Amino acid sequence: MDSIADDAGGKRARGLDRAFEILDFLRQNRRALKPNEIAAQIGAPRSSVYELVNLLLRNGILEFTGGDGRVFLGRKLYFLGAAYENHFDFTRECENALEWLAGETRETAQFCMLDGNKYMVVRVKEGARPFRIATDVGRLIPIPWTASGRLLVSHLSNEEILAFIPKSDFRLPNGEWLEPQTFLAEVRQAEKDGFFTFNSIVDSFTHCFAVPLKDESKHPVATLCLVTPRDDGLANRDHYLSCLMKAAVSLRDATRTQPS
Amino acid sequence: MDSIADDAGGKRARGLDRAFEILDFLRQNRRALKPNEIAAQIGAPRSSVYELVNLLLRNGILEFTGGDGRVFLGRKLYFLGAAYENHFDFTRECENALEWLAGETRETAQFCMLDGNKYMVVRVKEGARPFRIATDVGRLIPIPWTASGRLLVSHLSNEEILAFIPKSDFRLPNGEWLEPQTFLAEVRQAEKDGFFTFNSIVDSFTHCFAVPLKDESKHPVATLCLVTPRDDGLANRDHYLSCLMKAAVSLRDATRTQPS
DNA sequence: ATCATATGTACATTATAATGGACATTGACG
DNA sequence: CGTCAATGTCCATTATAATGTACATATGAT
Repeated sequence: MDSIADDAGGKRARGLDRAFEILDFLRQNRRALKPNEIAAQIGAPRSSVYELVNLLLRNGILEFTGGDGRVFLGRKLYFLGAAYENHFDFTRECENALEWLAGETRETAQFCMLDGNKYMVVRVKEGARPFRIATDVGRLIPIPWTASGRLLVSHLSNEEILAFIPKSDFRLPNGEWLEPQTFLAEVRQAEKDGFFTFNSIVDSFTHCFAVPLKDESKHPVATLCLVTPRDDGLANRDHYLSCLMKAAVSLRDATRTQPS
Repeated sequence: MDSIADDAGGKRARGLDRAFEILDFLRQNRRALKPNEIAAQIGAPRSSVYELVNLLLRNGILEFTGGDGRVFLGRKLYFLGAAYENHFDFTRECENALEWLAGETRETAQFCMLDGNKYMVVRVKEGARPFRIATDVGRLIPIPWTASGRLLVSHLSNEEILAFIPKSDFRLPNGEWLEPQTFLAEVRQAEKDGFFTFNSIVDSFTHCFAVPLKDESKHPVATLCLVTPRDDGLANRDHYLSCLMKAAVSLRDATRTQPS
């Protein structure tokens, strides 16, 4: 009942929450929208959305773009994001690690994190294969659908995990139901191993590898992954895993917060 | 009386404005701060700041970091900024242009924009000189202090410019007073020429070159600049200018919004 | 010990922000 | 033409958010 937003029943929503709901909605749609569309799709009062959008426009958080009064995320957000990136300076090292991984394995390498209670690919370096496996940076995916998901919640207790992940996210895209207990067992195993690999459950031809990146308090904050064709993944399993481990170690220091 | 925030007299500030004031303040300080410090330094009621900070923490807009209850910009902002960057996909091209400029001239090349009513270096590529001229990415500088400043306000009328730029920004760092009329004349000349160059008025040893990048409605949205030692700048003036022009043309398409 | 300062929490008050309409405009479509 | 849906603006109402204040605790100086 926290993280994103809770559209409970009859209470008024707070402006700030609504505002960030709007921003997140635009991010996920990845295109400019009219205030009216936004209001309709997030189920908020039109008058409220218009008011907030105007407020955000005045602050440069949103910008008119695409014509017809459509708005999208604004320059100010880019500046703020850049400041974050600059402070927690993992980007350069991360890019290097992905580069090295993709070069070493010729597979698609990814840097992934949680966004709220969803999994998200933050950065990707495509492999050098003729048929590359594409992934969408920034798209939100249910945690149980991914190998990384097993690692990214491993600091939570079983109860916390079940409370954290929406029940419906255990329904796989093919309609099958992933038993939460199965998922929890895999989380615990992954936590013990320090990695997780499996034949992807969202398609029939990929194998996924993931290793965690932990912060100073040993909480997983991100993962490095490889997405490979199944046969390659199985054939090179040991090599790929050791590559991931090596990359993770090289990133360990970079992901840390530098105090003061 | 818009853009950033107006700490007028006795009215209550709006939460959203206050919130983004906090975010901007953190960005400019470039380090984690305690809510108490923030409140003191931006002149806001402590109780309000605590409330907002907690709200922002819950949304991932702010994060605890640095210990002692200090907070800094959060991961969510990075995601939002990345979405902006991805949508207005100028970054890759921009990086290329700066790379090329720095290589061609061996001088420091910059990509600059306005942030509210201040000038800001967004990206920089240091030149290959033994003594490089350093600049701070993200620091806010009064518009009249910079060559780019002449270009970035050129779409405004004289009256609008004077209303837009705080009076105190015409006071140069050495204490001298830059006559606004002089500045306006330079703006109009720069607009006509399509570039602006001068011996920097913030130090005694650099020469600056700037050319505008315009959007589809011919408004300048950014500049490309070179910062050079004075003698080099004067000696290579024509070459440097033509490089900048060339780079600007190559970026022209990339900075445009791609509709739908 | 005594005082001052920095820091976080709790709560009542009241200015106001979020909301639900009403209203106006436009364009598509029969 | 009339009708409907989409879009934007305006405004009164009331739930609540922003604030001031008091309180609690640590820390350090005197």
